[in-house]
Amino acid sequence: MAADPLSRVFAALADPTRRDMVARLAVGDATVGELAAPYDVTVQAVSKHLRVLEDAGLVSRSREAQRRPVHLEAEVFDLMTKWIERYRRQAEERYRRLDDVLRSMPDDETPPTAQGRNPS
Amino acid sequence: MAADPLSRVFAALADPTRRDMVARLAVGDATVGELAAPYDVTVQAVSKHLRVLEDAGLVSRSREAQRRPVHLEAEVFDLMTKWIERYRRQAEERYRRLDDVLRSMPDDETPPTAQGRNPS
DNA sequence: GTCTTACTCAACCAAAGAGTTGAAGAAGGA
DNA sequence: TCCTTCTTCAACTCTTTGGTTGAGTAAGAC
Repeated sequence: MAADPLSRVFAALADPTRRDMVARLAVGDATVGELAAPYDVTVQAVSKHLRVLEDAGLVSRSREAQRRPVHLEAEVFDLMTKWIERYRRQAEERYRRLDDVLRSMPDDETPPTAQGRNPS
Repeated sequence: MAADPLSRVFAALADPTRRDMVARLAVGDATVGELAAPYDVTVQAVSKHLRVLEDAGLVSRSREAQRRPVHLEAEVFDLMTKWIERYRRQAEERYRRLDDVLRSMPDDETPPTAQGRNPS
């Protein structure tokens, strides 16, 4: 997978088990064992999922005796939200402008499609 | 990968090339060839990327002579935004409550961590 | 009709993901 | 000390993904 932070966050949340873990961590911190309990996979698999979430910056882990409590870091959500909102807004803006154009030329054929680049 | 819609959308956007395509489509519709131009991969690879985006409901394709103009369907973003906002808000709510607790017992040790389940 | 353009399908390959089992590390309890 | 608990590491398997090349389809253009 790609190394950039945004790709990591999206990829981390593309798995339903990991999304479920995030949902549960939004309620409160939990240990690896507690997190693993509801799923019918090994605790090692859950540990791997947590590493993916941690690499994405979505969770952090402290130490408390043998336990490693997992904590949700909700700020990373902002990264995604900003990306999504940017292009959603842009697309909506475009529809709005298209409506204006259509309103201004009520009995003509549609104009050629707009063009442009805007990476990342 | 998992079959549920949310997983498909997150997975589709976990690839930087696909995110770039979405960004460009927010500006305006484009054909497969136009979309492929800036990248140093084959047009077939771009066609595959588009299929992933289409399966996720992020784009749609019409027909116009030999061309297949690609159109961004921004509404699917809402699916993600709702999921993200739900748990972000929940996590923030939790911090707020924790602050209240800490304020109400200024010189005690911290209470045991809260617990609970809340899937999907 | 044939030719050219725009795109997709099929088969293949290498790398990454998600799971497994088994062993090892880390820290408290006996 | 040894024992138990909680967690991770290592090695392996299987599937998916992102890319390739080569052939095939669809629809104007000549």
